[in-house]
Amino acid sequence: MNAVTTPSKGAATRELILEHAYQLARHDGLEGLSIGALALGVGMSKSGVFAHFGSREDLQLALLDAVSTRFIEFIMLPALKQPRGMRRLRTMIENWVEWGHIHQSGCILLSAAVEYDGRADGALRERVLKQQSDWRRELARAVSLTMQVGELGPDTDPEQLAFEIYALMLGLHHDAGLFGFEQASSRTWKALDRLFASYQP
Amino acid sequence: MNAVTTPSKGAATRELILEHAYQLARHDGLEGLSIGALALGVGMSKSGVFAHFGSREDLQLALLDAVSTRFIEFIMLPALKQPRGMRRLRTMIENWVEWGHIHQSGCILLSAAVEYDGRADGALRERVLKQQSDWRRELARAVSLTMQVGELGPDTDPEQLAFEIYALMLGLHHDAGLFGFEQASSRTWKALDRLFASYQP
DNA sequence: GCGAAAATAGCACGACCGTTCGTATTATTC
DNA sequence: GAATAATACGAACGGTCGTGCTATTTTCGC
Repeated sequence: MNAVTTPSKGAATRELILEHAYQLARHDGLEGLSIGALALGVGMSKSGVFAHFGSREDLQLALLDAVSTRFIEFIMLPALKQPRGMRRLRTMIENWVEWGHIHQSGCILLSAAVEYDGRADGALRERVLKQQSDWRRELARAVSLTMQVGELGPDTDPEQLAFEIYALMLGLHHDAGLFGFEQASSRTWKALDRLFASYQP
Repeated sequence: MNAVTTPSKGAATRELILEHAYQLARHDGLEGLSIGALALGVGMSKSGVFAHFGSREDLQLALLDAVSTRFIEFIMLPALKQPRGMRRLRTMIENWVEWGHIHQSGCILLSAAVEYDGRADGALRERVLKQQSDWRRELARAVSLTMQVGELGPDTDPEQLAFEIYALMLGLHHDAGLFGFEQASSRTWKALDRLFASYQP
C-alpha cells in the first residue's frame, strides 16, 4: 500500500495523541499536561499513551517540536511565495496574527516561553530557548532582506526591529486573551504601521 | 501595646506565608503553587497553612492581590514625586523595568496573565483581568497627562500608546528570561526612545 | 496463515494533591 | 491567673500524578 515508508499505525496514533495533547496544553500549559487526562481524551489507557513517549518530559518535547514545525510551516510556506522584502515580511506577520487567532491566543509556544523562561529546567527550557532563538533569527533575516531590497532604511538594525515586532506580537496575544481579539489586532496593526514608517528609507 | 489594630500574630504569619508563596509561584506559576511545598517552606504543617486561607484558590487570590499592591506601590510612589508629564511617565517605566530586574523576569502578574488569559476559570481569571485593566488604565492616564502638558503630540491616542509601551515590557520580560537582562533592556530602551520620538509634538 | 514484533491494556507502586476534622497549643482578654 | 478565642498540628480521606511491570491483543513481513 504505502510506497515509501509505512506509517505503521503506531506513528498514526502518535499523531493522534499529539493532536489531543495540543488541545489540553492550550488550556493548562505544558506543565499542566497530564498523561491521565490525555489518555481519557484519546480513549486509550494511560500506559498505552505512555508507551509512545517513554516519559512525560519526552511527550512534552515531542509536542513542542510538533507545534513548532506546524508554526513554521504555517507562516513560512505562504511567505516564501511572496517576493523578498516588505511583502514577505508583512505576510509573515499576517500569518502570525492569523495563527494566534486560530489558536485562540493560546499558543503553547508563547506560554511555554513564559513557563520556562526563568527556570533551570534542563531539556524543556533548552528546547524552548532554541525554538525562540531560531524563530527570532528567521524574523531578523526577513527584516534584513527587506533592508537589502531597499524597503527599509539602511541604518535599520534587523535584530532590533525583530525584537520590536516580536514585542508587539506578545502584546497582541496578551490583549487578545484578556480583552478580545478585534481590539487587540487593531492596536497591533496600528503600532506596526507606525513602527515600519519610522524605519522607512 | 498596639494602639489601633492588633496585627494579632495570625496576620503576621499570613504575611510570612504569602512571602514564601511568592517565591514558589515565581518558579512554578500560580497553578504550580502547592500547599504542601509551601508549608515545608515556612516550616508549618499543611493544615496550618491551609487554615489561613480556606482554600487553594483563596490563597492564590490573596497572593495575587499582595503582589499587585506591592507592584503599584513600587512603581507609583516614586513616580508621583515626579512632575506630571514625561518625567513621571519615564519614571514609571524605569521602575517597571527595575521591578522585572529585581524579580528576575519572573513576575507572577505577567505569568498569571498568560496562565489565565484563555481560560473560563472564574475567580482567578477575573482577578487577573481586573488587575491588568487597572494597570493599563493607570498607564494610559500617565500618557494622557503627558499629552496635556504638551510633551506628546495632540493627536496621541493614550490607550494606543499605553498598549505599545506594555508590549515592549512584555518583550523585555520575554527576552530577559531567555536571553539575559542586559541585552533585553538595551533593546527595550532603544525601542522606547524611538516610540516616544514618533509621538513627539 | 504463521510467527515475530509492535502496540495496547491492566494492575500496582509510591508520592503528592487539596481538604476535613478532632485535638492540642498558644495568645489574648477579663 | 482563669476563661476564651485564635492558631497550629497530625492523621486521614479520596484522588490524581508519573512510572514500572506483565499479559494480551493487534499489526505486519514472510
